[in-house]
Amino acid sequence: MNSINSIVGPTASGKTEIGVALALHLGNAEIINCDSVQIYTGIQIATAKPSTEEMRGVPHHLIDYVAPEINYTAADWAKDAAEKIGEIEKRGNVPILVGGTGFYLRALCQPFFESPKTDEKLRNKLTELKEKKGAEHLHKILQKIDKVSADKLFPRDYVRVMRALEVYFQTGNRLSEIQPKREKPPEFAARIKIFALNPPRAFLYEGINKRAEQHFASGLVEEVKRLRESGLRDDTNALGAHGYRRVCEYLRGERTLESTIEQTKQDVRNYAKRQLSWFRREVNVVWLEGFGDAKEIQDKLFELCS
RNA sequence: GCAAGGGUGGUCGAGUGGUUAAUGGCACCGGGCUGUAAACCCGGCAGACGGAAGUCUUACAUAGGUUCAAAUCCUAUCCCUUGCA
Repeated sequence: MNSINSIVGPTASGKTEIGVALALHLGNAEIINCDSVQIYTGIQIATAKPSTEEMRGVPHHLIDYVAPEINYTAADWAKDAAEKIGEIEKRGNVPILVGGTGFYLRALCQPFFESPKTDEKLRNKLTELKEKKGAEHLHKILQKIDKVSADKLFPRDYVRVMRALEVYFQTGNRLSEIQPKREKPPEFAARIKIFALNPPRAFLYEGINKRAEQHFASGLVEEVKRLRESGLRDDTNALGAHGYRRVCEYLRGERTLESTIEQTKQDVRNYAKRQLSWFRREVNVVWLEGFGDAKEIQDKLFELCS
């Protein structure tokens, strides 16, 4: 069986360009988006979704297909992506995974344990409790019901603490006991090859800053205003995305426009670094030391994929 | 020119004679991540050597001085801000 290539790397490293270039090089390839924000419809300007021109005729999947008020998850994506891989290969084409959400890719290769969907009501309740009594309080509760999980987590890491609590309250099982029971990886998992872009840090940051400026110049604030007026809530995943989150704060009167732009740049820079951290830990990654739109990097990738 | 306040590590900003290589925030660097992941969290951060305990060097505008001891007190110089001219 053919290998499935995936292009990862920090934001603004040129994944879109090199992904499309590889697809065209291979001839019969289709791209599956692996980015947790580009899946949403409605949010547009600050998401770096490829335009029709940038797609250059290459079919793209899992882009712009989830309503922004929905909180989509890694497990949802893994399921959808697995399905797409099947469909694409069935028609004799080659799937290419492109995107910077390492967690999604891992969810695809190493599926999670069986678990019910998020119970929004329960989550809201826990969130409220956290607001009122603090993250440490939730951690104390977890210590009582699942000490093993609690000991592995920092008290302030309320997202994971909440998840452990949710699992217990929804299923009656301790996370520490069911977490090791992963589902079997799908057949194609072993065929996935990861290529990671790693441009020089200073240039990457420069690009990130410039791109953020462009987003604001292209009417990001207006876009967020419209979305909020249409009823989209600030606490959705979609409006929590880079750019959107800070503009919401601005529109709520919590910061100046200048600080909104600067904070957005910083958010994205910090994010890029965390992405790199993630991919460094991933085994079997082939690193491409440069931007994805560089000819020599693309040629190197073609060589490695042939 | 006079008066007042001030110049601290990449940056903002504490410290006002002795556990001070100097609180804290941010940048920046490194790390973690099992259904929120563009989320959430942890660590490092003067330099050199060391695995570490630690050792050494250079540091609070500049140059001197007082003191057992100075970022902190004194003198001079340079620069900045504000008020009066």
